[in-house]
Amino acid sequence: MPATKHKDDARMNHLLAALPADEFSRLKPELEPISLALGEVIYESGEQLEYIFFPTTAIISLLYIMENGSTAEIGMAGNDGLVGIALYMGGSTTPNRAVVQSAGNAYKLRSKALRSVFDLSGVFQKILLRYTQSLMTQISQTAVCNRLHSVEQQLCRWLLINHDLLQTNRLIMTHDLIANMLGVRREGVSIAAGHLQEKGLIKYVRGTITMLDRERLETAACECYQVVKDEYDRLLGKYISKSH
Amino acid sequence: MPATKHKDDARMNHLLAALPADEFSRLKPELEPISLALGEVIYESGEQLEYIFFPTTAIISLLYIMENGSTAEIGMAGNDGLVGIALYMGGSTTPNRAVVQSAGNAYKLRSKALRSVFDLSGVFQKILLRYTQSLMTQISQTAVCNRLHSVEQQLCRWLLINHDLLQTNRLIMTHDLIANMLGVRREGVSIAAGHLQEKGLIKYVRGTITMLDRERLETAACECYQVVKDEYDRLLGKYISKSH
DNA sequence: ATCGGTCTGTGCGCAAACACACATATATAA
DNA sequence: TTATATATGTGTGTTTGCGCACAGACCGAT
Repeated sequence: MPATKHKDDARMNHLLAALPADEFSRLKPELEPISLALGEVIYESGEQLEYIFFPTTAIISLLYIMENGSTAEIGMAGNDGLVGIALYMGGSTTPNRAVVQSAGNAYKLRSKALRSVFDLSGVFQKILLRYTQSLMTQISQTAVCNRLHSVEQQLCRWLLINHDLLQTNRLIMTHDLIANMLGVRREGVSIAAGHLQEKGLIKYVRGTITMLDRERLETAACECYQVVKDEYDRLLGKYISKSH
Repeated sequence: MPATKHKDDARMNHLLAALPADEFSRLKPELEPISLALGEVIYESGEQLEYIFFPTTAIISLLYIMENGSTAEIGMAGNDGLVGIALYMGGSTTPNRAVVQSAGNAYKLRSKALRSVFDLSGVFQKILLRYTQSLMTQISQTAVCNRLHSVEQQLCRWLLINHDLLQTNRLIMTHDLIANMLGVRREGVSIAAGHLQEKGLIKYVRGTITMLDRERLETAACECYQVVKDEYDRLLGKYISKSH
């Protein structure tokens, strides 16, 4: 995995090219050229980032890796973008792996250099950005979940999220509405809900669902639920009272 | 659709509760209580946002609506979060609908009040945030696409994205690697790729794929490709040279 | 009490994608 | 050149989810 230098123009990256001359010239001495080999891991899930990357010719893939090893791409960045959002959003890491999908070049910028530019004055801004990052995790996990998990698992996850947001076990919601949320057929929800009811995890009648056994709902759900929840706590836990 | 007032404590929203007393008291006079009815549309896809919402008891669902009318949820926000990220990320809108999934209360904050707090000094920060929003669209669309579209459609989309990022028609990539990206089986990719080759859209041999007919690839892809591309242009086009 | 609308259960056939198995073809290195 | 690893083609059987159709159950309004 050679990480050699190169001589691309940093302005081959569209985002860097968009900077006014003065901002770019301030940044330029901090930009280090780097060559990226196919398959090289830019960062690992949960790993502290040291650099943000601006590809010039390389393409980098953002992947989620399931506990069982299967993978799914949630995003891709080339010279149209950058890799390492977590550095300025405040989270420092994400639960994803970034891997070089097409060998090529990039420029990297040390986090310290970035933070001096991205100096947020108030707690409010910090929280907004951290929440945004946590929402990105939620969306990413929805993407992965849609690809790899059954309707029943997704229904469990969806019920758990609702249980977290509502104070009550009782949820006013028809199968049909849930189907619209999950992007599946109403019948599919009815069947999955029927299973969960048989097993005693929930019960429901005509537009009302009652969660009976939260613990077993969690085991019946896929890992996605917990990933999102943990990431929310990691990003915002220090700001939010311990109570939750 | 009544939008009446209420008397919830704004601090029932965890993000508002996280603010230090001085920041919160500055914000407080700007926070307007509002009651949200089930099914109420907070904002429509592409609609300019006027307010950011902090739910206290309501739950709001972020949906993508396909051209054919089918829907899929990409995220959910309750008292753990907020709705209207695009306002401070710089995009003003998103290609999603936000709809009340569980009736309840929220506080809304006018965009003007928010912008005065979220004052970014340089172009660099603006671009970083706008890019982040465009990446969110990409991830969202991946979620939707995973739910609703065939492997073949997704393969087309994936090839088109690569074609945009690479300068060339020639892509060094095995079916197996693509399968890992799309989160499907290798055989599934082989079959889809076989179809596209039969139709003359691509051709491939052992680790190299050549795109032959970009136009027809676009029609064979789902709408997701274009949605993401348009949103990128909308968010960053004004910064990036017209050339692309 | 009755009617009409809504919600849920169920059955059927079908298509997409899966898992597994194995054949064939092609590049790379010994 | 040959051996080996890798890439792709193909077959079988299974599962999941879809589309459609309709039945029964329940609710609210007249």
